[in-house]
Amino acid sequence: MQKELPKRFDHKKLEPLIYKEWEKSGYFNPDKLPARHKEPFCILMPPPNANDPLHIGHALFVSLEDTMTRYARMRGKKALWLPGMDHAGFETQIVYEKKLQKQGRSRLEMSREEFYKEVWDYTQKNRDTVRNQLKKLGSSCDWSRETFTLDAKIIKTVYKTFKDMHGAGLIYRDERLINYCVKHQTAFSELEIKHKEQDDTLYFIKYGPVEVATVRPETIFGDTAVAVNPNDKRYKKYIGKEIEADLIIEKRKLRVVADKEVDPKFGTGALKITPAHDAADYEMWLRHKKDIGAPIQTIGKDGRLNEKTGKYKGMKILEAREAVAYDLQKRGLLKKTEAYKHAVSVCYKCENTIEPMLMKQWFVDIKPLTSPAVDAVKKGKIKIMPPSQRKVYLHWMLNIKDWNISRQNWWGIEIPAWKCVSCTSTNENEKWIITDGEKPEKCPECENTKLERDPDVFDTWFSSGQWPFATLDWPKGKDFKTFYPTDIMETGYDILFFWVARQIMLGLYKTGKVPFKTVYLHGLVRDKDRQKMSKSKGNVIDPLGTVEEYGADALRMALIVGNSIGKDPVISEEKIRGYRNFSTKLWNVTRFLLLNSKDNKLPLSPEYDATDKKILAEFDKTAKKVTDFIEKYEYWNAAETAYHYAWHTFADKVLENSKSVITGENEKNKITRLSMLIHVWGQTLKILHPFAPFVTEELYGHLPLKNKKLLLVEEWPSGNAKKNK
RNA sequence: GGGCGCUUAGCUCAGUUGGCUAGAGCGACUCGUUUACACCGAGUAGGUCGGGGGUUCGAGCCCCUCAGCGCCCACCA
Repeated sequence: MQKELPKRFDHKKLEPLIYKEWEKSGYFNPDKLPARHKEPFCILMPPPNANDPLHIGHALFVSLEDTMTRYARMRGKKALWLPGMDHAGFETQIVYEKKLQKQGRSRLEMSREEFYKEVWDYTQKNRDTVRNQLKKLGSSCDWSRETFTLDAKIIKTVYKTFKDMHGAGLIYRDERLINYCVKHQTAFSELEIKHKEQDDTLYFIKYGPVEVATVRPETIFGDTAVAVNPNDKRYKKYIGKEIEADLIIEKRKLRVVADKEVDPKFGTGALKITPAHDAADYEMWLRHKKDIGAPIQTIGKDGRLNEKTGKYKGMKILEAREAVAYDLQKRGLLKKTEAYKHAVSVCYKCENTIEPMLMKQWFVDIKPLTSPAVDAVKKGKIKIMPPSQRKVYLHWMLNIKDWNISRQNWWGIEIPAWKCVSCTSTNENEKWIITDGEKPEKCPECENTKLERDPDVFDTWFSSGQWPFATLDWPKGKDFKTFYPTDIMETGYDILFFWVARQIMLGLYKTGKVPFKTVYLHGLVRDKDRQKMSKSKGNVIDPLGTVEEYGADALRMALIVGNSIGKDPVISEEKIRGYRNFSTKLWNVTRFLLLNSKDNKLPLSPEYDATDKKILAEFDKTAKKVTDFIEKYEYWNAAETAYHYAWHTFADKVLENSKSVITGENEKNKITRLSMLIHVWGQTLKILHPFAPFVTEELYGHLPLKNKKLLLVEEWPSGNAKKNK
């Protein structure tokens, strides 16, 4: 006997109960699914950072990935959506240092161990929060497999990869000019720097017999040469000769070299070379190494001028710039200045100017990894969606640079490399011992036991790049054999290079197989005025607050419908409210059917008439359409089609037109029609379930149907749709 | 400087190999308290598909060109 439904879906009360029921069923775990679920299907959740609650972007990936997973599960797949959380190395360190600062504390007053312990506890607390939030959004992921990026098995895999790649010559240590943020005091890869237009001053300085132009007069103490264009008549006579320049603190002899990269039309056409503090100059130095002096480092990691700068020692960069310019002018060396607008590299996090710094770091020799990664995409082993991003990926791969994986942070996976103090006599002949993570007892060559661990940690993306095979227990785990390669990598296009590309390269390198077959890249969530959401603009939509007010289904529908791939999704409260109304509609349709069927014996063996058959056929057509859209990854169209059918076809037309039959005198017709309607409605709830799981599950539970299961594992009404390929 | 993309109703967007009287949601307007639902129903208005040119029997969809917008990449001091 069905109880009469209230007028509305009480999402606050019911959603948690429904989620509990799903969890109790065990079906989130592919190993516990009924026997019909055979063919494996797997999505790895992009692990949210365990340093902050979820934001709307997370809700977007949950909506998409949960939809994908639920569809696959209903379709009879052995579906695994593996959840994870990210320690998020550098990001978390910044977050936690800010917290410390608010408490009047600082990392620098703590030992590395104390700091690590505190951040560990902090991330574990956040993991609980994030896990609960993911549940509130309806995530049907297998919690028994939840993985943290610092779990022992992940670290073990990362160490092994590092050691193997080092052994294969794919990882090397070298001193190079790297991107260094003076504020965060760490190196970055190319991807963590941005370019920003900036207004600067171009200083024209008398430089012995010539004149040079620079925006950074404070670096003159590190000058080792002058470069001119080989075809520049003005300077031809100096090429190969030495000139003497007044560098304030000393007079220095500098070789003039010819390099075609020098633009004779820019500035004076003569360029001072400061290889230790300018990327272009460094490249120039590499080309003329044998002719010109070695780089002279004159700025320290603290962003202040060092002992090689005489009286300027201790000054900050900008301070020194003014002081040097002033002194140059006093000596009559500053000829003129010009306003100059150009792009400078800045830290992606704090937007401070990146200071190029000569440092020894671990690098991945990336080129050998790119050709398999390019082939996999070109040959269709990996399909990247939208197609425009495929082009971006291929283009990036062509212009890729060696990857600096060393970071001067405390929070992260420590690099398993030890330096033998006795074998290492100079900066040039460092002797490193790489292990699986354990500290080596002694140096294998000199047997000395005095070993120093590299204090650096890995770039977080080096470890997350190994996520697919690490989480699935490569090489021998059961999950690896069952679920690798995974089916879909669903994530934001903003981490195409950071994460997706690296997963492809490292996955192919380690396992010989692609880590996933399809890449689905969603956009950045915008507000209704197409603005990026940010706390300072005050236009953020808090996903959990929205779930409280309108229900998870409403939020999920709003994030999926109308948001085609390749465009930044737009969401607004009005839109969410609209889909909350949709939940109510579904609720009331069910209510109406139940009110009318409570005194009738249902279902009957159906003898459908022409009208019934037409209704059934129309549903089949809809189900087929929805299925085809999903198979083409067009979730926005699939959801809209199902939505439109439920509301504007089934409720507005089918149900309205059936009222006369239902209230009519003919008992048999009445019962036939009702059982048909209830059947079709049950099917409708099925095609809506991946998008709006909670309300559909609840309502399905109330329908008087035979052999019902949880909607979660009901069979997808495929219509005549094409089978997934 | 290089690359990618966008421009369709007031707003946000669909429109996949060229064949439609160009659609949806929200918004606007007009009616409407009928055995579910006002978080509702019935209906109406609203578009020279950014401009120009071309291919074609036929173009929102293909080609050329112009304009505007956005994103990514990038060592010219």
